[in-house]
Amino acid sequence: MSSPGTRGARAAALPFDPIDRAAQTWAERIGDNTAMAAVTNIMRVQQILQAGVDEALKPHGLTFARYEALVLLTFSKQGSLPMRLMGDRLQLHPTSITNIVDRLESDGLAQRLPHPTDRRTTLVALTDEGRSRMQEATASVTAARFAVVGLQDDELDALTTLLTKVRHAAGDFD
Amino acid sequence: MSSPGTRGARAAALPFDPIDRAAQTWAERIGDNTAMAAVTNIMRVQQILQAGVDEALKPHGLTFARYEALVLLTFSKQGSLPMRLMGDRLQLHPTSITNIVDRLESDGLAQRLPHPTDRRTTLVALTDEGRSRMQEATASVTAARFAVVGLQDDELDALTTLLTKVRHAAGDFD
DNA sequence: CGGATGTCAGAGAGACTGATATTC
DNA sequence: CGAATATCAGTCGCTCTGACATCC
Repeated sequence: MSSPGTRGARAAALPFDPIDRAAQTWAERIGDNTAMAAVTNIMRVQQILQAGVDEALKPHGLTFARYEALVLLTFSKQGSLPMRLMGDRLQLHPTSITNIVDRLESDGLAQRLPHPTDRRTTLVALTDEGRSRMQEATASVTAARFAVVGLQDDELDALTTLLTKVRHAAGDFD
Repeated sequence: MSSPGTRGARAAALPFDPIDRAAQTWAERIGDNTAMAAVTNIMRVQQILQAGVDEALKPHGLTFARYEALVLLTFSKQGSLPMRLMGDRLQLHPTSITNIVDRLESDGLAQRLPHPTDRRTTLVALTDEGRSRMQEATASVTAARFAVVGLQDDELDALTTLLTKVRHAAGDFD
């Protein structure tokens, strides 16, 4: 893959909707633009949300990838998770998990533990500081990311339904 | 900002929806999960789409950022655009535009031209090869990205409407 | 042995900050 | 002079591939 950092998403607002304009040009020159407009909107909205989340996370010394890992660990039943499983859930390459856990560990937010029966696998558990850091960060993130959404509850539900349908069609889950 | 490469988005499908499960846990421990579920869905769907687009673009020797720049130039009236304006439209940092145009130029897809009246600004124009490369790439991208969406036209329209509302609320345009 | 797990080394694309030359 | 435009240098966080040691 490629695609790296989060786009700025903070340039001055344009006096028109560039996506809508592109969709019109697309329809004139290429053809059907219904799917193109939806896709472009998803990409752009994700940029906006990510920029907001990144900014909310920065004061807590976390990146989005590490925050996702903290949330995942918080949600685990036993309080710890094999690294391999973390990679599955977060859709990350094993080496990326190693990298993320390295940083969480050196920041004192998580620690590696040996698996009791399978010596190949390494368990990752939150420390007390990791747990509280996650809670503080979540407070900031919810305030920032949710304020930006601008939809009513029923609209949010509709959005979730449509996007879940997309993911299911894409084979994201069974 | 942070957030780097495109997530894999190609691990094996899970037998359940991890986002839905996280939303349930979130509701139990933190509170309202309506916005959280929508936001997480957007993030994940964007990952899936980006992975598909990246893969479709790879045979054409393009990254998503460079492809976006090609499309933008194709859509410009005069066939050329000041670099600054490209940065505004693509929501990219000036140095990122310099970087992208560098690569497009060294690949023979675009060229820098002096602005006729303002010698501070540099215009970027597509070459013939840039134009044809963009068309070839677009054929691959539309086939890949749109196939994945899995929604009917009216659902796509509904999705676009909701996401446009989000962007407008976020001040993305006036 | 074959498969799974995690790690290391190296490379890559992209975005940021800060400083700078040029031009309006 | 102050503002705008583009560039350069350096840094950063993240991901990937390939190779590897260990263990089931």
